[in-house]
Order: sequence, then structure tokens, then C-alpha cells
Amino acid sequence: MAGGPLAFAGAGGRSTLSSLLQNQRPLPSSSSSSSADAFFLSGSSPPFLGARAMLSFENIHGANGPTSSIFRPFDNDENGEEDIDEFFHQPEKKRRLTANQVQFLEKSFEVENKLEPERKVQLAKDLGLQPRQVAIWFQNRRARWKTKQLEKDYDALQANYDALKSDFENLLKERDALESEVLVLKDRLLRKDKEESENPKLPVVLSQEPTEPVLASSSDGEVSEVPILVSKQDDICSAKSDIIDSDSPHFTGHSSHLEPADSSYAFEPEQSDLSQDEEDVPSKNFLSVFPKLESSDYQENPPASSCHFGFHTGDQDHAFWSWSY
DNA sequence: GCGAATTAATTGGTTACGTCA
DNA sequence: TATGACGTAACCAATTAATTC
Repeated sequence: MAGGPLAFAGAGGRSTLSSLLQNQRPLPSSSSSSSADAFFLSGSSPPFLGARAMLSFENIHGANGPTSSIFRPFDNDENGEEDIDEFFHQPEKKRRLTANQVQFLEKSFEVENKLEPERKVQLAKDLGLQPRQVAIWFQNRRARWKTKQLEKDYDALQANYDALKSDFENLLKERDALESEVLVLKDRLLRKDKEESENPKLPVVLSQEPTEPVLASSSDGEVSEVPILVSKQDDICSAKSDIIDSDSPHFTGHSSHLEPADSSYAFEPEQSDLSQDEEDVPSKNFLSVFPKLESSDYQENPPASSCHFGFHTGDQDHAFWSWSY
């Protein structure tokens, strides 16, 4: 950002001798004796060359009317001293650049918004301006460009923010919907558990001797296999829900029937499960339990049916295996 | 005539570079 | 040769003031 040797010259307000020499605008308020001294002592071009050059350009392009009397003294040596004095008391008027000058500068700015010294001099020459004026124009033009750029950036950021906000709100709505769905499903499971607990059949099946429940008799004495299997699977599902939701009041009761092989890790999600989507959490969590359980003696006797969960139930293992087949 | 917007120019500060002791 | 002081130029942000609308 800092100015290098290739940067353009004379834009600063530093009160060095060279900058004073470059200061071509003897405004009444700023025309100090130092600048005048610099002018007279240096013996170089008058510090008013800028305005003069501007007017000369205007004369060339016929933009701003007749030549100002200000510059007659510099063109006429006859009464120069008197006119110089008149010049010093002439109020300086800021002249706007002509449309042609601005257009030329704009095109140049589009090519490169930094101004090398050679380019500055060339532009000044082409436009009939002081190099300092060209430098100032580029400086102001960069400032305007930066302001517009900031506005653009702000708009872009605002749009980005709005889009993200909208996405976030949609996600919140989606989350709320999913939470509602989870509540409905939980409620359904609880009701199911309640119905099962009120129905004496199902708990009895699980608490019976292993060999008997396989083909348990119904209350009317008929042997029925299918209903029992279905009931057991339903019960497993209930257990599943209890595992998921250990806060459930039914959890303790069922845990006596479906005691995990090793409770120290049975409810511990596998590492890989931690990164899973929360979608369908219950089933995933539920399934994630059983690979752990496989590490027990269950692994030595691979099940033939999906109902073999390998719960470490001690003597009751027989009941499961019998039931499984 | 007046106020707002635009813009040329100034001011003051910072930084990079060259020179010199 | 390395280094610090100094001068110079370029740059920027903020501001002023003339001009235009």
C-alpha cells in the first residue's frame, strides 16, 4: 500500500520544499509566504502553472470561455510586475475538469488505477493539466471507487446473511417438526407399553420357563405359536424403546426380562455412531447396542433368526434360544 | 436564494526508499 | 559493511471549499 518509487508524485500535503514547489494553487487561505518564497527562490515554473495549464486546456477545447486575465501577466512581460501583484490578490476559483478531461481520465483509470510517474506526466501533457492535478484526480477517484466497492461488499454480505438466516430458520422449523414427530412416536410407544402391561399375557410369556413359552397355550387352551412370536417381538420393540429412553417409567420393569449382557457398555454408543445423523435416531441407537452385545457368549452361537439378541440372562438363556427357534 | 450532492484540492499522518555520515 | 538519521515521494483518510443541480 505504501508508495513505492513507481507511485505518482505530489499528492501529499507535506510541507517540504518540493511539495511547496508543486503546490500550484495559491489559495488566499493557503498561500503562505513560504510557498511564494519557494516560487521566487527556486526560479522554476510559477506555482500557478496548474490553473494556467487548466485554462490553457480549456482554451484548447473551448470549454470554459475566454482566457482569464490572470494569465496575461505571464504571457506579457511588459507590465508583468503589476499584473503579478494583481494575480496574488485574485481570488482563486476552483475549476471543474471538463467532460472530455474526465472521460480521458476515467478511461485511463479503468486501465490502471495506479499512476506511474511517466503516465502521470503523459496524461497531464495530453490533458493540459498539471501532473499534480492528475495525481489528485486519481487519488480522489480511488477513494470514490473504494467507497463504491465497500457498498458493493456490504450488499453482498447482507445478501449472504439474509440467505443464511433464511436457511437457519428453515432448519429450525424442520427441527421442530422432527421433535414433534418424535414426541408423537414416543407417546405411541408409551401407550403401547401401557396396554401391554395391562394385558397379563405378555409379561407372563417372558417370565415363564424357557421351554414352555415357545408354544404357550392361550387362555382358552389352544396352542398358538404365531401370536406368541408376535407378542415377543412387540415386547422386544418395547424393550428397544426402553433402552432408548431409560427415563421411561417402564424401563425398570422390562429390564428384568431384557437385561443387557453388560450394562457398562450396552448403552454406550459406539464411536462411529457419534457422527451419525440424528435422523432415525431411535433405530440407530438401538441397533448400535447389539454389536456390543455380540461380544458376549452370543457370538459363539450365531443366531439363525433376527430375534437372537444374545442377552446375558444366565439360566434364562435357554428361554431365549428356545424361543428363537 | 438555499440546501444537498459532487468534486477538486488540502491537511496531516504513515510508509518505503535512497543518501550520507 | 552495517546502521541510524534524514530527506523525499507516494499514499491514504478526513476534511475543506467551490461548483453544480
